[in-house]
Amino acid sequence: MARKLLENKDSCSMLHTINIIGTKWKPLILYLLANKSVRFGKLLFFMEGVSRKVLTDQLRELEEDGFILRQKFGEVPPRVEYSLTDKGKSFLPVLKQMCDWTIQWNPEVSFMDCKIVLPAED
Amino acid sequence: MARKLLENKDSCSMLHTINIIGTKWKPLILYLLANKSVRFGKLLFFMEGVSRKVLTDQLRELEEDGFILRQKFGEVPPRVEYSLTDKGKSFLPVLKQMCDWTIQWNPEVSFMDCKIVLPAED
DNA sequence: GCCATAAGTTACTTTTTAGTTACCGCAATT
DNA sequence: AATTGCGGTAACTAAAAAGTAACTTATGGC
Repeated sequence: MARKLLENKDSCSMLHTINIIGTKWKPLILYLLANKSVRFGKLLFFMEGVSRKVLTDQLRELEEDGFILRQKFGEVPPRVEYSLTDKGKSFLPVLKQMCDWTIQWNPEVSFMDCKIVLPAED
Repeated sequence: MARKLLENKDSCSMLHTINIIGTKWKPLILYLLANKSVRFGKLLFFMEGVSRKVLTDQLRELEEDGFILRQKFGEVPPRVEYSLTDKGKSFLPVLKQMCDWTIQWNPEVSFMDCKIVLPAED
């Protein structure tokens, strides 16, 4: 349950970033939530290969770190929707740049556009 | 030895990025190589907590993926220097943006500047 | 002849991460 | 009255990642 993080006594920004987002599933979760809120079951469906336990754990940590919002509706059967907070949204340009970079360097993924559409600035 | 990657039959750019760079140590290695070539022993020293075995594995994979160059000098005792390829260098702006984001959102790391200095464009 | 040195490799053990199965709550449907 | 659906949780097991300790290689210095 307790996360094991890299030592970071000098508060290195790179290490901090890795500790907070550098996992297998977290970037993908933020990516899937980029444009809309999504239900738990949908995330489970989209993220082929993840177990509900691991998904739950990752969502809890993202919530704890202020990236996502968990909204529970008082219905039966239960409905829970996850969405990005402002902090979560502010991370999207980073993910976008990562995807852009990947498309540039990997012809085999170039046909697929990055799903992240950044909201227009004002 | 064989890496275990996420399924990605639709060639999703996000998944691809995670598969190629989304690990504990790889971003940090690229970060440490940002401005100069570095010897194996130095990397081991800088990366507190990593074992030589894991460092070797990560370096091999980064080399395999074209991010870094391994230069072996014919000396005894041996000297091996690692440096970024063009592909590796092209990933630096992504890491830079990650660090910038982290500094923005985490006051406790704000005093420390990101070590990555991007080469001037022409 | 023996030791030190740098960058590994190998075989083995430990730790960490992830998956599995069973179960819960509760209203609506059958 | 039993069943379905969703979003979990708990206890347990399996798999993956990482750590450890010993060994290697070849030369120069003592």
